Amino acid sequence: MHDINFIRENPIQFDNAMKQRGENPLSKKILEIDLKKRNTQTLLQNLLAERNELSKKIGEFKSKNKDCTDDLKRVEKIKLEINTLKELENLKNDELKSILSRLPNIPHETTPIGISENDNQLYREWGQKPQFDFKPKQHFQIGEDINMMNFEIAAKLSGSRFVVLKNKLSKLERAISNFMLDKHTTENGYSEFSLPYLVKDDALYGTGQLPKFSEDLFTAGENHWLIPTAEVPLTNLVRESNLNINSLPMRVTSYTPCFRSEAGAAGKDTRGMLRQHQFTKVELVSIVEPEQSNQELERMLESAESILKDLNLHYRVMTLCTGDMGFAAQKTYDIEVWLPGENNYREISSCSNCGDFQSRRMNTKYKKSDKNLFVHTLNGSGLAVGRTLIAIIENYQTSDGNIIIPEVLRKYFNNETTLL
RNA sequence: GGAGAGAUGGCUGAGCGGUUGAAAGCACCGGUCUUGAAAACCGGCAACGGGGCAACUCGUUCGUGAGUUCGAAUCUCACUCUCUCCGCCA
Repeated sequence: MHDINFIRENPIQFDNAMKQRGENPLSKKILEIDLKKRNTQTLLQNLLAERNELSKKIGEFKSKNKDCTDDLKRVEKIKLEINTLKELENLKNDELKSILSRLPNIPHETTPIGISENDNQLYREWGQKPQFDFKPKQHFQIGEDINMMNFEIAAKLSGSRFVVLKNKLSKLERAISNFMLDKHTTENGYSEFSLPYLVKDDALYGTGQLPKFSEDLFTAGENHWLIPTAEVPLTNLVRESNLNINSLPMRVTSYTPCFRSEAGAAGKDTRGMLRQHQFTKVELVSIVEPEQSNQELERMLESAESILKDLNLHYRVMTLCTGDMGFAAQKTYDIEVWLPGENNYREISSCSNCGDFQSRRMNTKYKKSDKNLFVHTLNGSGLAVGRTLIAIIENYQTSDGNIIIPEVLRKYFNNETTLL
């Protein structure tokens, strides 16, 4: 949610920011509604003040048995006006909120300006593409060859974009998530949470998925939605609260399934388990003071990268451009892992600084030198487990159709070195 | 699923139609005392919004939303959540 004061004071800057994100300039319209709202409010409040005064007077008079029919008549008339103005004020409030809640965050000054993913910038790379003396296969070929990855059965159960894993591959997925959680909780300073996978509208509004992106979500019953990412319950842990400054920075993590309708992705990545309706992910969330959020984003990125480094998977980090960033973000780094079977880099993590965009929606503040200020929130994948599984399968495949178990995962496999 | 109780400031908790934005305690901040600290004592301490250069002033807020009333934390209705007991159950 945007700060209306910022728009009042910097309408041109605001419009430029929205333009960079592919939105129309709306500051003029917003400020018009805002002005109407405030004028209405002033009139309304004057009447309320008068009513309060008269009521007090009437109370006194009645207790003394004095006549006050004139005041009663006046107050009755005021009440009608109050009702009219209240309705108008509510209307303007709703209009304003409806516009503001659907506009994306203002990009950070270091976010490159651009239209599509083609304008994203390389931030850094790590490692090297592995060399194969055979043609590396794609993950689903390998998974199906070893009979541990089954899309047909999944389709019978649930339709397209689902997968069934079994035996060692299923165990590998579990090992990956354990490894990530262990690393983040012991070395990277995050506290682990077990969370609800069903949430209410309010939580999704808080992180920005609602009201604009309901098509991307699955519903569950009348009042619940399936979480599209643990960012939602993790970040909303601090909703509607006034945090003690001593509890900041707050770093939390959780391993959860994620559910996405992939409404806009029809026909995209249909083969394999790259883009599923359901996948698991270890999420990182930080709640910090505003001055710290930029460096916290770097720290979060490094936490995510540390997993890939330990797994010895080659990757590159991209700084997303204004046109490619998510709704709530002011700056985002994507980590793209190298997939030799696909001969391509693929997003495996996305780390974003949301500034105070989400904390305004959630009403999360902290007190600093007697002032209540909005916190900054950050979230990042650390990492997407399904895609990490894909990366391991493709990068660690052998010519005879086996998969080498990455060293850091062997402790979860009784020190075995290969999957088969 | 059945029966009952409740939701008040950062926390505990009083108030149940008219200076109650709300007693008291805790926490917190400032002061006195002390070599320093603690204790004790004194003082301060809600949020959000409108108007104003400002001092300041006005409004809203006692789970949420409607209603009754000149006036609602207090009365009515609906909803949400929490707790206790019974039943069922991983």
